[in-house]
Amino acid sequence: MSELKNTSPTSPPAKRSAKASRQNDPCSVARALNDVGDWWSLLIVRQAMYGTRRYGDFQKQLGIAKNILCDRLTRLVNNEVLKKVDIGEHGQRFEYRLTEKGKDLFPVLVALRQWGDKWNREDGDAPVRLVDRRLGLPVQRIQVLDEEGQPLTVSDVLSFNLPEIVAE
Amino acid sequence: MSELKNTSPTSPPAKRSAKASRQNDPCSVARALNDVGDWWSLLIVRQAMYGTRRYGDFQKQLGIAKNILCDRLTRLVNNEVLKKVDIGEHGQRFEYRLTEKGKDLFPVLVALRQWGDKWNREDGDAPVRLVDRRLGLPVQRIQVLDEEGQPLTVSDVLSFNLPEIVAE
DNA sequence: TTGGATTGGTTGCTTTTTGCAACCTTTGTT
DNA sequence: AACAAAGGTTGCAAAAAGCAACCAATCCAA
Repeated sequence: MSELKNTSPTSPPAKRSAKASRQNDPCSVARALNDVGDWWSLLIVRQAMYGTRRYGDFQKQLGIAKNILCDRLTRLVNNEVLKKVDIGEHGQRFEYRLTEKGKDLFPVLVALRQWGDKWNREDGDAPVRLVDRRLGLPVQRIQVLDEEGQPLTVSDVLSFNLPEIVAE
Repeated sequence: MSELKNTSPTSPPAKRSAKASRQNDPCSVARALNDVGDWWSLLIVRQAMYGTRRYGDFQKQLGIAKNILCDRLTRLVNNEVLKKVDIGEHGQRFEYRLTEKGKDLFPVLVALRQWGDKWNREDGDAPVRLVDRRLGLPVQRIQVLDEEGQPLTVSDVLSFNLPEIVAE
């Protein structure tokens, strides 16, 4: 009953933009960016991880234009990062919740956050410490690990200085 | 997440471009996205990790417009993700190389790649397997770990369904 | 050493995407 | 019933992206 009735007819002329054209990019990084590769989408996901669920709250907390928010929420729902749930008592009133796919972006957000904390720290700012509930201790630094659990750098895995060994 | 409160209008009555106005965002995710939060920037970094260094190669491999490439490379250099090195013999001829800061985006790219592989796999496609050189074995799935090494989900750390319990 | 191809851009112009404000319809409240 | 709030939509102006043409320096081959 609470259908997304307005998706087709009312959405803008539905262009084939660069974003659409990457839909089938063979590289999964490109396909991931197709889902969440713009500024607002990832911030919306971040906000959803903080507990925000309502349109109006996203709008106020992010300071995003309403039409852009609409567009991004719809896109995130279409990409199954969020689901739109009708929580109305006698009609419709919506919530946008993270799906499993959306929750699974957690390591991406943590990696980005840690990178920002390390390289773009504002002078006075202490980095926000993510603390897990069970132990009450900060989470570990996120890393790429080999089979034996040793941390790996890009040079250990990719050919960033050996152009002839290209992974793709 | 202490910035829950002050993420109210993240953009004040924006006079400058959105990007400039996020420079001093208190959230490190936003600041990270300010450096690499657009489509092309992250793909350029990905390509650099594969070994690409030259303007023309980026252009051909990514199919990006030349003026946009110019702009992004300059921005990445300004943000110290890449460095521009003159490798000319009798004049100038440039290479764009990852800085330490740029190489340190490796976990972000791996997290994105694994997410894309898990959730957006094209039917026939096997995911690209990142293999470390030393062991010749695939890297582990990237995860957020607690102090004891146990994997954590977003619900273990953030308050995505308990808005009142906001992590400090 | 000359002439053509390559590299690394810049310039103008057109198309898309954003941001902003105003407006509109459906709920929820009193 | 009257009014406020939620959740959008619409129209318009400004910014960013894409595209093609052009350009100056450098390298390469004869």
